[in-house]
Amino acid sequence: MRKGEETRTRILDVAEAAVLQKGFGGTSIEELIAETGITKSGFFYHFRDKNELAKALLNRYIENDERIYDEIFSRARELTGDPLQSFLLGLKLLSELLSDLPNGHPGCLVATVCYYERLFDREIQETNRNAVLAWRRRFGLMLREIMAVYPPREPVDVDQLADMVSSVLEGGIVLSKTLKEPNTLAEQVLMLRTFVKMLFLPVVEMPRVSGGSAFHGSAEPH
Amino acid sequence: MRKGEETRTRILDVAEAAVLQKGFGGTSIEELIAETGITKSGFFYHFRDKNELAKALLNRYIENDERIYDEIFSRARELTGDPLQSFLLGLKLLSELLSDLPNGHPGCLVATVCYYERLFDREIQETNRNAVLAWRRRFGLMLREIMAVYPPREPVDVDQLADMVSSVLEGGIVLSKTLKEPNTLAEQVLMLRTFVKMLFLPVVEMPRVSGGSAFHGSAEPH
DNA sequence: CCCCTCCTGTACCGGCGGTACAGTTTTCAG
DNA sequence: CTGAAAACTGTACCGCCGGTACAGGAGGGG
Repeated sequence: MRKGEETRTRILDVAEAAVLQKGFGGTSIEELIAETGITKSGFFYHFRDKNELAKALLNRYIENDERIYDEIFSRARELTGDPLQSFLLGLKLLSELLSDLPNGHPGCLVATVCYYERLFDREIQETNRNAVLAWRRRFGLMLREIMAVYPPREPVDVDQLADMVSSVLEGGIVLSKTLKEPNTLAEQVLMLRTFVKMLFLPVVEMPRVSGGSAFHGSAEPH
Repeated sequence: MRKGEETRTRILDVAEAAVLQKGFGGTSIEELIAETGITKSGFFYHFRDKNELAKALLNRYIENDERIYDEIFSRARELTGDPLQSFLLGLKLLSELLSDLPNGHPGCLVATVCYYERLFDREIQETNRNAVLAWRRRFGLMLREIMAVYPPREPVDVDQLADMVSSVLEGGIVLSKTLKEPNTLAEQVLMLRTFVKMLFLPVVEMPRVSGGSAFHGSAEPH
């Protein structure tokens, strides 16, 4: 039946917004059913308990998150064949997407769950862990492609560099939310972009005669 | 009286550990008094309500946090006069301190409060905001000193770069906790160190004849 | 000795998560 | 159109928790 799915989605929508603002412990089921316009029995028809709500919420969030990254980086990939340029472009697109959010980033459920670990069962913690590992794999894959072509200026561990992307995003969200400066997150992503650019793009020798900024679309493979 | 302060501190200790594991909403006063060995009345003698507990908790956490950064970076400052080298050394010391934590970083209360905004009054949100701004000021000050001597290889905004330190720390904590990899946080700090090093340290021309890694303790002032 | 700090004990309130279960409406397949 | 399953509503109840109120007690310092 489709009506059920629709109600379920509405509950999840309301719950997600509430949880990102007040945490799981701060979000009451009563308030969710009030805003959704459903009864308590109706709520428990869809979710056995709060833990199952959290599970559904987190899974949906992660899926959506993955979808967004897929879109952004595949779009970037279409625009340029070079792995470094497409990664840099992806970060640019990501920062634009983030700065286009009208009220800033609402918060990351992965971080919320992280700061709530003891309230949930192992399954949900494992889901969360896998989400972060998926980020590591995703960015790690792209970075390995880059490193196959561009030797990094400094020796770096690929996984650690991949984690840096996640770190800056998660940290940027915290900063942005706390400071109430929606743009901080986007700026942090661009700062990360500068880092990646500096790490892989060969040193541009100051041109002696001809001006203009040299744009290296390709460089010597190693 | 000193006995009162002692009990208060004990409550705060227990509360801090609990809040970092379960969030504010997930931490019950009853569990705090059980673990502290105090009665409910005793608890409410020290704190009017949960909000005031949160306020005391956050203030104490921030003070301690500031103290740690003061120590680390003043120690680094004593060891070298160069602003860049002392900053890089500070990050090194910080990463060592973080990797020495036996069970990994327990979590940042600033982030916890950030993901709980709506549950607290404006005062506590303002306190949180100011804590992040203090970080920005602290790291910004050091970075400005660096930039007065070392021209950055890429144009960067000082405040954004200062925020990068906070971002990586906050994000690293989330990753470390979620992955249950205590060392990830320390690695992220070192990765940030690489970024700063690369940004400010002049390009090392590959030595044609003599080997060994050239370590630039000083460079030309701009 | 008294007062102030630092609690304990008891009783109570309302909100919330959760359970149980009976009954009703909606939806869709046959 | 029908019937059964899906998608709810309504009601009653439990125990935990945050919070309030207030009386009283131990213990130390002036």
